[in-house]
Amino acid sequence: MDAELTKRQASVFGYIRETIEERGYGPTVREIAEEFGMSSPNGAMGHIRALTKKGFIKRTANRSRSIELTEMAHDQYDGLPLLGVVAAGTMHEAIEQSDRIVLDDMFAGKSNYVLEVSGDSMIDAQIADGDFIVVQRKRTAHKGDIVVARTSDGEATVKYWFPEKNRIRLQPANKNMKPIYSKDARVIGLVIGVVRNMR
Amino acid sequence: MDAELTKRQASVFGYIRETIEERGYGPTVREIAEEFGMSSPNGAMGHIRALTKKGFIKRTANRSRSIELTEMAHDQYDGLPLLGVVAAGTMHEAIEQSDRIVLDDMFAGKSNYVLEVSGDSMIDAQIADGDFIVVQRKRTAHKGDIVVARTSDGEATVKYWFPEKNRIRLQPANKNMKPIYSKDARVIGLVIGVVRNMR
DNA sequence: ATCATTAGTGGACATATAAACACCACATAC
DNA sequence: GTATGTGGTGTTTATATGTCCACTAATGAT
Repeated sequence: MDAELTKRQASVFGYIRETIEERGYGPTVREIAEEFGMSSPNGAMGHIRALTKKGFIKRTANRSRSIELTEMAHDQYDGLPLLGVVAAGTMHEAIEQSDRIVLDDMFAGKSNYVLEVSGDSMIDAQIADGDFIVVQRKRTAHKGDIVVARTSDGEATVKYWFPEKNRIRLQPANKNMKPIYSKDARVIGLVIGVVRNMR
Repeated sequence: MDAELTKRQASVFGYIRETIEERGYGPTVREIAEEFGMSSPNGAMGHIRALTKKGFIKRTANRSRSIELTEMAHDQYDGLPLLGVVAAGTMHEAIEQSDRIVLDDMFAGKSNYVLEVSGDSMIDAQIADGDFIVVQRKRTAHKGDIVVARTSDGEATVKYWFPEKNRIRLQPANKNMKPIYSKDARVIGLVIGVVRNMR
């Protein structure tokens, strides 16, 4: 399956990949042939067969532009390379070329959404002003979860969720701030991720 | 441009979008017609013309399966919805349906990569153990940048970058830790993002 | 020496697919 | 009531596209 590609096959695969990415739909057999200066579509067909056999592309017979990249092929080119763990050992031993991270997949979820954080109330939980939090819609939470909650006055806020006897304690992660106590605070969602753009 | 779609047109557009996403390549005019029980391809053609005129899709004449989603259409469906700013005002006034965030685009860059952080040395910069940092390859940095650096002994680490007279000070963001001084520390890359998965 | 693999040319053929034209029913605006 | 747009049917034509056959050539392995 995981056979290596020849140089020529790798170029053809690259062209297919780029075409799909840049144009939104893949090439025809003839387009591939033309791109590589072949005078017959059968030249390209050979490569298509090889790439299919080696598991890089999938295809439906007799159907135009039906080339798809397989998951295996996708995994090798999508997202950002995960090179290793830092601050514990040398980079050299940490480097593993194989793994890749697709951030959008990481937080995939049909009804998830993103909020921009304003203020420093969760700074000790490593959530800073300007950070984006990924929220999963949910109406319940466990003690100690970081949630987006709405208090009685309609305010929405990010805090630790601590139910107490007759009230809810919304605990900031900031020594200089005091908890908010509320009788009818409600969970809007659970914070499942944090993203910070420092550029 | 931004004309509203009729219900019928919206379903057709949805079918086109799903087909491209799930199958990797788009439908033909006939496939659209068949999907909606039309007995003639021209029924679908009408919708294709309408969607094109309204700016939802692009297409190349005489070319099979050449439907692409326009950027406008993409923006409406890609990524996670950015619902607003939290902890400053009510959610209600903050909600803006329009914006969307595509995390992978946020850190797009040909040679960027990701490292997993081990340890708490940057905790006061809101970078925690287990976080992923997005790194941009770079051999220089400004004073105070957060960088991935390699010291003389080959160790790679994340720290603040402070060049001094005859040495480099690699400053942790942790009161309990002392800076590392090194004469030949080198910048490997600049930290341009942080991602935390709390699931 | 011979065989398998890779990488083609050249041509023929079938069919998948788009496009054009004519025409209809039914809304809604004005 | 007359235009305008939606949402179709049905048919025809042209071409874009996939597939297959026969044959050539170079390369490396057995």
